[in-house]
Amino acid sequence: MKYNLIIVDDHKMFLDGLLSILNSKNEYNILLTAKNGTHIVKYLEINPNEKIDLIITDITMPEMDGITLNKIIKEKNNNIKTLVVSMHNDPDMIDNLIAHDVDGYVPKNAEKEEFLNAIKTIIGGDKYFSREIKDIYTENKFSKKRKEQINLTQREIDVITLIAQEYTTQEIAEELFLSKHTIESYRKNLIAKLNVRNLAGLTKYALKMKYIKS
Amino acid sequence: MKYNLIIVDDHKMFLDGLLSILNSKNEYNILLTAKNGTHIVKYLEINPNEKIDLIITDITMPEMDGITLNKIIKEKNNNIKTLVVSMHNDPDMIDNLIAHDVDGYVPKNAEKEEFLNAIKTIIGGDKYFSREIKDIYTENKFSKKRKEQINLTQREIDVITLIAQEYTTQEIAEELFLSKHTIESYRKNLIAKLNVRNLAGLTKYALKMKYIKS
DNA sequence: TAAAATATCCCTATTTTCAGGGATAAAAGA
DNA sequence: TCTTTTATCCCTGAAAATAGGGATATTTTA
Repeated sequence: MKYNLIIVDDHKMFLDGLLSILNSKNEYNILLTAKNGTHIVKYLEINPNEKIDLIITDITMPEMDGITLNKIIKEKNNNIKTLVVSMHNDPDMIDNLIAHDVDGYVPKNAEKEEFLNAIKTIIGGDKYFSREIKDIYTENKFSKKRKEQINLTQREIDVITLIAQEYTTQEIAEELFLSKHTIESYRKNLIAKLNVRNLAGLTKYALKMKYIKS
Repeated sequence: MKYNLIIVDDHKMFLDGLLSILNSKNEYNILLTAKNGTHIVKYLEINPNEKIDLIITDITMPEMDGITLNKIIKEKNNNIKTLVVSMHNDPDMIDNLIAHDVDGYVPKNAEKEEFLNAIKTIIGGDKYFSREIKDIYTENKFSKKRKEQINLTQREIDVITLIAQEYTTQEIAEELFLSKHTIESYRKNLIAKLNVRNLAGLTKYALKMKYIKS
C-alpha cells in the first residue's frame, strides 16, 4: 500500500529533482503534478473520495498562491496533509503558514534527505518544520525587538506607503488632507515603531510588507 | 571530448534536477557544483589553466551574488561562458546581466528541454535568452517609459548600497574614507542618474538591483 | 466605564538631504 | 592622442528629515 502524493510547483527542475528522489523510494505514488493550484482544486473536486496522503506545494506560483491553495485543501478534506516548500523565509510569512495549519515547511535549498524526512514525518502524523524555520520563528517570537508586536494602523500604512513612493512630508499632507505636522508625527512614530533609522528603513519595510510594488 | 561544466546554486533540489538531466547526456562533464560563488572563485584561482566551457549560476545566493560572480569569472577568463538561471525577471536586472556580458539567461521555471537547449547554444558560441526574457527586455527597451541605459560605477554602487542600509552621508564618508562632500556628490548624481526623487527611490533601486538583501 | 490606542495637531532645534553651482586628476575609450 | 568618464573634492542655500518635547478628541477595548 503506497502513499499517494500530489506535487504543485512551477519550477520544472525542482519538480524533476523531487520526483526522481521520490521514485527511488517505492513507498510513494505520485498521483499528480501541477504548475499551479487551480489544477489541484479541480482534481480534488472531480475525485472527492480518492485517498490523498500529502500535497507538496510551493508558495509563489502563477494563478493561485500556495497559501490560498492550502486553505482550500484543508476546507475540502482536512485529512490531506500539506507540506510547503519555498525559498521565502520571512517570519511573518511563517506565522501566516502556521496560522493556516500547514503540516510542514522546508526551504527549497534543503538537502534531499531533509525532504524525505519531512514527507515521512508528516505522513506519520507529525508536523515538520526545518530547524532554520523553527529558529526564525522562535527568534522572532522571543526577541526583544519583537516584543513591541508591530501592528501598523491603516493611517500609518497610508503614510508609509506614500513615503516609500517618494512623496515628501508636505506632499503626503496634501494627499491625505492632513497637516504637515501630522505627517511628521507619523513618520517619527513609524521610525520608532519599526526600529529603523530613516526613510531608507521605512522604504524597505514598505517593500517587505508589499505595501508598494517593487 | 566532453564539455566541462560548473554549476553554482544553493537550491539542492534544482541542482539535483539539473545534474540528472545533464548526466543523462554524455557530452557533459560536471567539474564542480557549489552553493555559492566564493568556492568557484577559489577553484578558478587554483586551476587557472583548466578548460571550463560553461558556468551555470543562480543570481541570489549567500556570500556572493551571481552578478558579482559573473563579473569575476569574465575578468579571470573571458573564454568561460556563463548561463544565469533565476526566478527573477526584472527588466533592469536583465539589463544589468546583459551589461555584464552573460551568455544566457533562463528562468528557473523553464522546461528541462530549454535548459539543454540553452547550454548547447551557449557552448556553441551563441547567446541564449528565453523568449520570456527577450520579451521583457524588448518591451522595456521600446516602451515609452524606457529609461536611458543605466550603468552605475563600482563606487556608485558602494554608495547606494550603504544609503539603502540606512547610513547617513557622514557615516558613508567615514566608512569609505572619503569626504562627506564626495558622498553628497554621489548621492546627487545617483538621484539624477536613476531618475528618482530621494532616498526612498535610491533604496528601492538598490533593492531591485539586489545590492542589498530584502 | 475606565484605560488604552488612535488620529490629529503644534513647537524647537539640529542634522541631513537636495539642488545648484563648481574644480581637478586619473583612467578609460575612441 | 584627444575626449569622455570616473573618482574625488568643495561651496551655498533651501528644503526636508530627524529627535525631542508636547496637546486633545475620538474610538476601541478590556
